[in-house]
Amino acid sequence: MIIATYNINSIRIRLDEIEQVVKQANPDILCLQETKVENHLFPEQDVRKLGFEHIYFNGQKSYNGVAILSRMPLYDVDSMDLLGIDHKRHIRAKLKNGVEIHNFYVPAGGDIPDRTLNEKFDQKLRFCAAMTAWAEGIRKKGQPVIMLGDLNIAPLEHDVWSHKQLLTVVSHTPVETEAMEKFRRTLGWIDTSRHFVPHSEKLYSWWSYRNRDWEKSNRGRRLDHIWITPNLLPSLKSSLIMREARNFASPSDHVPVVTELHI
DNA sequence: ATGGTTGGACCCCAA
Repeated sequence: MIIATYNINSIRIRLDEIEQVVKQANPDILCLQETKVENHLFPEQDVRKLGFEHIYFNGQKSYNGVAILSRMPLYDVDSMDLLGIDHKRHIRAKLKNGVEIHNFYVPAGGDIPDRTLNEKFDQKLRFCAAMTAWAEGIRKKGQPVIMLGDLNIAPLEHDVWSHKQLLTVVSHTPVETEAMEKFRRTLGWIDTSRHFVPHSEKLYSWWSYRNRDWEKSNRGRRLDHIWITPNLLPSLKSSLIMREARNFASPSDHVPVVTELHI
């Protein structure tokens, strides 16, 4: 089974790019973030034409929004409101074999990395704490889970173009990377991208729009992740980051992360 | 040190 995550920054203007991803990576399940559309306006028929018969979405107007597109039937579709402020940042579904898929869009957190000065940064840290509490429940049940999405945190030194320069930049501050590591340790999540790439090697999934030449400057960050519970490790076959998607005609600032599991 | 771009809504906000 091939599963992918892709922050598309508006689904309605990114349908051609999604089609390209489907042709190139052939995912059985494609999880999206930042769909930026209310449920009644979701382009369900267009997505169906790409080969996904099972389509679930949790959206709102203008901001946020997540979706799961699947070739195979899914069960127990639901969502969590981790902040209690009705942001559409999570959707989950279960495969026939019982494996749960959780698709998250973690708050970006604004510009100032201080929770007392910046409400959005406080929301980001509260969201991470809620994810950690959720993971504790998963650990107790021993449930196999694929957790993926735009986590908006680049956890490792070489997940950013300059560790030193980004230590004070939201997405790579110590308070964020420590919160993420606490979440990871809660049940020993396996970071599938890093499983196949040494920690000493630069690896990104996002490049800002605010660069003349993203490829030349290469000031990237790894914000998009596919993590699995340890009980799924024997089924992990490969993982890749679709860097070429950043050169699409009308690209998202994120590119897809794709993982293959024999389940 | 600063500003750079994109998307969606509205005449600005979030990323």
